[in-house]
Formats: sequence, C-alpha cells, structure tokens
Amino acid sequence: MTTADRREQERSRRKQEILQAARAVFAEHGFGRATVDAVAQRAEVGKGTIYLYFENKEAILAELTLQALADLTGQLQAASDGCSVLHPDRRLRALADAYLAFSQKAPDYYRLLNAYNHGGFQQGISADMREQIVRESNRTLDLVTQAITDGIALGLFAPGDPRQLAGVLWAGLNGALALVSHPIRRTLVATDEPGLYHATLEVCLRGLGKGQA
Amino acid sequence: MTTADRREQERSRRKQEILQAARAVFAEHGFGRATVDAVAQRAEVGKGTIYLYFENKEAILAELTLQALADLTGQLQAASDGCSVLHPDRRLRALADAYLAFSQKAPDYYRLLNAYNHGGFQQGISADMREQIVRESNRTLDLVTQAITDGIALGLFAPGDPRQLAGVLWAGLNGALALVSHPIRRTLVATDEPGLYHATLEVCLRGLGKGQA
Amino acid sequence: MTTADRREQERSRRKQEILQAARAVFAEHGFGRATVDAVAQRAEVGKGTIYLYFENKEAILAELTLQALADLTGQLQAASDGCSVLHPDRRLRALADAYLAFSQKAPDYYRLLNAYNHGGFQQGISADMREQIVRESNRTLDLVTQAITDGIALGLFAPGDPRQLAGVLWAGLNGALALVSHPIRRTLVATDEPGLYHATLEVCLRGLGKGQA
Amino acid sequence: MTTADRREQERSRRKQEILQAARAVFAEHGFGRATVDAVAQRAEVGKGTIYLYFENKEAILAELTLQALADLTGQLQAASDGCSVLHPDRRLRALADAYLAFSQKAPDYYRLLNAYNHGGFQQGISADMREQIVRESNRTLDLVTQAITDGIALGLFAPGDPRQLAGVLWAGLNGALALVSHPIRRTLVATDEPGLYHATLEVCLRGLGKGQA
DNA sequence: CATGAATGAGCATTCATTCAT
DNA sequence: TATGAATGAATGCTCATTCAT
Repeated sequence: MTTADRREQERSRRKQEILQAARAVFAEHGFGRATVDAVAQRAEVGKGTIYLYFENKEAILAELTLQALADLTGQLQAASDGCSVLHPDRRLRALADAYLAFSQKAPDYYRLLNAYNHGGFQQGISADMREQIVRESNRTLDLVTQAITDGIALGLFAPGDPRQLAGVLWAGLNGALALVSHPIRRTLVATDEPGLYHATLEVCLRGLGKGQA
Repeated sequence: MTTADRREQERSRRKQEILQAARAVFAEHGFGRATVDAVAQRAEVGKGTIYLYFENKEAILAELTLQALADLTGQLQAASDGCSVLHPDRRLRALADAYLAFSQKAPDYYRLLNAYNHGGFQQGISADMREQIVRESNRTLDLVTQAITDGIALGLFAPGDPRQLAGVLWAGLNGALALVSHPIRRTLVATDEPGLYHATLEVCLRGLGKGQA
Repeated sequence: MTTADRREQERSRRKQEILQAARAVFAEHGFGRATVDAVAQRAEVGKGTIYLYFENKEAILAELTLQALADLTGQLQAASDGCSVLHPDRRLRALADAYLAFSQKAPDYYRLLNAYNHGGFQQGISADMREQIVRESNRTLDLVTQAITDGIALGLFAPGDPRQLAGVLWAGLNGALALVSHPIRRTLVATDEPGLYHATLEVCLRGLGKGQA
Repeated sequence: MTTADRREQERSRRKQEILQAARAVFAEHGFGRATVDAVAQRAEVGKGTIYLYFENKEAILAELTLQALADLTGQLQAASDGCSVLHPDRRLRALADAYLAFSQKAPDYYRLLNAYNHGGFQQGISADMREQIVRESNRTLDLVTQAITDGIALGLFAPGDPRQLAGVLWAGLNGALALVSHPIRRTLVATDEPGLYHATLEVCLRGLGKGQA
C-alpha cells in the first residue's frame, strides 16, 4: 500500500507545517490572542483545513506542547548521556544547562509549555493527549530523578526520596526561569538571566549534598 | 465634613465590593475568560457602575493584585516579626510557612498574582499602578533578603549576594507552589502539596548554610 | 416679590452658564459625540442640574440654536440699519458681509445652526421651541426680503417674488459657506474662503439686477 | 478560470447587496443612528459577514458615497452630452435639472452625500478611498466648469474664473436643495421644492450672463 | 434646589467553528 | 481532501437619563 503510505506521509507533513506555523503565531501573540486565521495564513493553508487536522485551537496547543516536551527531553537526554555515570552532580549541571539553553534557544517552545500549564484546558483537549503530555513530562523528570538516585547511591547526596528531590531541583530551576523571564520581575532580583539560574542550581546542589550537619 | 466623609467611605466600600466580586470571578474563570458582566452581576451592581470605579477590566486586576500583595506582605511581615533576629533560619522558615499558608488560605489571591505576572499587561494599567505593584513586590523580597543578610552576618549562611540568594529561595518556593498547584502536574512528583514545598525549603536552607565544603 | 425676582435671575444666569459650556463642548466635539458629562464639567455644575434646566440633550441644542439665531439676526439687523434705505444693493452686501463675519467670528454658533438643521430632531425638542426657531429663522430672512422688496420698488431689481428671491440669495450664500467650510471640499473650488462667498454674492446680485434682457 | 470568476462575481454581488441594504438603513435612520446590526438584518446576512466585505461601518459609508457620486456624475454626464456645445446656458440648465432629478429620484443617495460631507470622517476611511471620493467630486464640478468655460469663450457669459463660477452655481443649487430638503425649513421660503431651485438657477444664470452693467 | 452615583440598553467589532462546493 | 465564505454569540465599554439624599 504505497499509496496509503504516501497519503499518510503527506498528511503528516501537512500537520507539521500547521504546527510550525502555530508555533510562530502563538509565540508572537500569545495563545489567547492568536487567531486561527493567522495560523492558517502563516501555514498557507485554508482555515478549514486546520480543522481537518485538529479538533480545536486548543488541540493545536496540546500537540505543540507535546512536541516541545519531546524536544526538551531530547536535549536533556543528550546532555545526560554525555556525562559519566560516576558524576551525578556534573550530570545535574549538564541537565540544568541544557534546560537553560532550551529556554533560550527555543523561547517559543518554552513559552508554550508555560501557556499550556497555566491555561485552564480541560474541555478542549482529549484525555489521551493530556495523558501523553503527562507521560512526556515524566520523562523529563525521570532524567533528573535518575541522576539523583545515582548520587545518593554513590554517597554524594544525602539520602532522601529521589523523585521528590528531583521535583525540588526542577521547581527551583523553573522558578528561577519564571522570575527572570519578565523584564519587570527581573529587576526584583537585580541579576542577569543566567545569574539567578545558576545561583539557584548551586544552592540546590549544595542542599542536596552530603552536608556535615 | 461628615457628609464628605460618609461619601468617601461609601465609595470605598463599593469599590471593595466590586473588587471582592472580581476576585471571586477572576479566580473561578481566570482573568482572560472572566467577563465584566459576570463581575457586575456578582457584585450586584450595574455594568456601568464598574466603570465608575475602574478605568478598565485590567485596572481591576491591577488593584486586586496590589491588594493581594499587600495582604501577602502583611502576612510575611507578621511572620518575620514573630521571630527572633538571632535565628535567621527560623525566620526564613516562618516566612516560607506564611507564604504557603497564604497560597492555601487565599488561593484566589495567589492565582491572581500569577495571572498578573503572566498576562502581557502594559497598555491598560497606569504607570503609577505598575510602579506600586513593583514596589510592593520588592517589599516581599526585602523581608527575605533581610533574613539572609542577617544569617550571613551571623555566620550561619555562607557569604554571598543576599538579594540574589533571596531570589533563589523565592524562586524555589514559587516553583514548588507552581508545580503542585495543578492537580495534573502534582502527580509528577507524587507528593502532597506541603511535601514538595517543605522539601524545597529545606534543600535551599541547607544550600544556603555554611557547609563543611 | 424681590425674592422671586432674584430667584428668577439666578435661574436664568445658571441656565446661561450651562448654555455657554454646551456651546463650547458641542463646538469642540460635535453635538453627536459631545457628552452631557462634559457639559456639566465645563459648566462646573452637577450632571443632574442640567436636567433641571433642560429636558434633553437635544433641548440644549435647540436653545443654543435659538441663541445663535438671535445673535445672527442682531448682527444682520445692525448691518441693515447701518445702510441707507435708498441703496438696497448695498444693504444686501452689508447683510452678506455680516453673515460671513458671523460665520467667522462665531464659528461655533455657525456650526451649531448646521448641526440643528441636519440632525433629525423631532422627538426631543418641544413643538414650542421648534416654532420659536422657525420664527427666528424667519426674521433673518425677513431682513433680506425687505431689502429685495425695496430694491424692486426702486426699480433696481427685476420684478419677482421678494421672499423667493431672498431664499435664492440666502441659499447661495449658505451653499458657498458650506462648500468652503470643509478643507477637503474647499480644494474642489480652489479658492480661499471669502473668494467663493463674494463671488456668489456678486453673481446673485447681478442676477437680481435689472438686466437689459 | 471560470471558478475564480464566479467567486469574484458572487463576492461582488454580495457586496452590492450589503451596500444596498446599508443605503436603505442609513437613509432611514441617518448614518450615526444606524446600526451595523440593522444593515446585516436588512441584507439578510450575518453580522460578521459585513466585516468580511468592509473594514468599518464608515467604510460602508465611503463606498456608498463613491457609488452615489458615480451615479450622480453619470446622470450629469448624460445630461451634458445631450446638449449642443453651442448653448452652454442650456447645458447648465440640463445639468441643474439632472441634479434636481437625482436628489428627487435617489434621495437616499443625496442624503448620503450630505452625511459624508458633514460627518468628521478621517480615521475610519482609507486615504485611498478619500482620494477617490475627492476625485469623483471633482468630475462633477468639471462638467459645470466646462460649460461655463464654453459660455465665456462664446461670449455668452461675462469673463471670469470658470472654476470659481462653477463653484458659485453649484453652491447656489446645493444651498437651494438644502433649504427645501427639510419640511420645516421649506416653510421659510414659502415655495414648493422646484420653485426655489429653479429660481436660484435662473438668478445665477442671469448673474453669469453678459449683462449691460 | 443641587448633586453625582447608579443604571442598563446599546454598539462596533472579533473570532472559533461549520459546511457547501 | 481542501477551501474560505458565512455565522452569531460574546465582549468591553459608553452615555443619556433617573433618583435618593
């Protein structure tokens, strides 16, 4: 069934075009203010076509979120793989650096993840899609968790629930990014962007470490 | 001028009623999806009345944000005041506890602060109001900064830029709250709400501490 | 009843203040876009007070129109009185000059007259007021009619219905003013303001005159 | 490209339907008081559809004005073409008659032209459209100017600036129409509609003529 | 008399979604 | 399958008018 395959490929390609157009439009105006019209125009596609590929405007956001997460986990995975299993602290630094790099090199994806997390989307997004997103989010945290687990096993970090500690580190980094992402809020801490981020990372790493106390 | 006083009081009371109605409506539907109509209905007030007290829909959000911040700083101040100046670590714990309590006892205010921080509000809100909000936000961070400054002075914390370290701690706590504030995201870390929050607090405190390293 | 008199005087003065405020506000924004609020503010009077003196927003316009007409007829009367009864043509020129001067020195009144004439006001204005305005308008035209009657009687003008001929002259002058009153329309005739006006006047006067034909 | 042609035709037809509906609605209530809703209802079209064809409510007025002007110039052109070039006075009478006929047979178009001329429309109407309207207005006056130029050349009219004299005639006719267009103002001159109009025409023609004076 | 707070009908405009072709 | 014309509910905001004090 080469014909069916072609069809499928074509369909997939079209979907990707729409997604990339949406990515740009959502980034420019924000999801709320972005219009389906603008997405269609940017994708050089009829407006109706969009609804052949997506249930909803929100469904586009969901799929894009999934894509952003996949991109992010890919980067994190690569960063993690590049580190010796013997130095979990270095691995965590590499992961954090990769996250920062992601937020800077793909700020639209980063904003998208925030948009998805903060909008109250329950009706427009299929349960299946939501589940996939949660699963993919988990993969992100798994990498951090693994490094911490290793660190504890190696006696580098104080004992504790690795999953929770991964959450702590990730929460810290996310909070740092959020704090400096807005020019006005950035003035609150009077630091440049990577400054607060790395400071947060170091504080957390020290906090994880095997202190004498 | 009892008459003028009365008038002023009445006006202030009405404004508060509208603000409280808006607080509820914004919390329920989110600022973006909330309608001025709904606020008016909830406040049992004509729609036009709203515009006697506020320039804009966004102006309501701004004033509410300011109120939320004032409430928060009040709680934090009280918590801070209740602690001996000799134990900055306890003071930070008290501050963090007060922040958690705030997010739990006034979740609508908490959501409001997030809404203000994430929406792109520049046009609808007066410069004066924006400035007040920044100033009040600063007061929040000042309390944390002070405790850290004291801790460093007392030799309890490692030397460093107190303002930045305050940002680190606050970013961590905010990140933790954000992570667990959404039921779906909470499953990621498989912890109950205060669990991650306190874990974050402890990690940060250890990280701030004068480690043996 | 000195008290009643005082009351009456006071009332009249207040009414005038409101009218003058309205005159300014209507001139600035146009009747349609002017708000009662703005009139009240300018008159330094409570908004409700306006409705103690006027039925309607439109009633203000009507009264103002009447005042404008009274002013105009006053000017025209004076111009007419200043001319010898033996030279009706000079009298018409004087009347026309006075009208042009009026439109230039009291452009707000002039605009007001146009606004009244073009808006479709039937409901908001009392029959009595409408009648008074018609009567006052008639007085304007009477002065022109009289001059033309005299001119015909003196054999300076060709015989004809003086009332109709007065209408002709007045229509011409009004049309000229209307044509040049708007900067864009003025470009159509490529003339400065008084140019077209005086040309119209002269053409009409020649047309009225006892030609050889 | 029959499909594209059909589309274009259909689009054009729809636009015309909306324009004609607007023409009726604007004529009935006046532009200011007319609502887009009413236009949509009359055109038997969804309200949103209107905005597929027009930027603005004002854009509808502009296009309608252009149409009215085109109609008018068409009538005037035809009247002008039907007259010998040797009798400019007859040509002017024919032009004036055609104008009167236009104002009577298409009173809504006539009112529209007045509405456009008196409203303060600068923001809502594109510069291009404004220019077109000015150009079309010029064509109207050009016909009159031509006749007067011819008349002067033939020695039938006294020498003078033809453009200005055209403005004089047109101002007179417009003024006459304005004066009698409103039932109340008509009583001022105690004439039937065509009476004042023709009287104005004759006075102006005599005024243009080569009098002995 | 004077006030100005309150009202709510009214309006232009937007935009996600549908459906005939 | 692709299109884009059509829709109409929804929204923030205005303003003439009323009325309790």
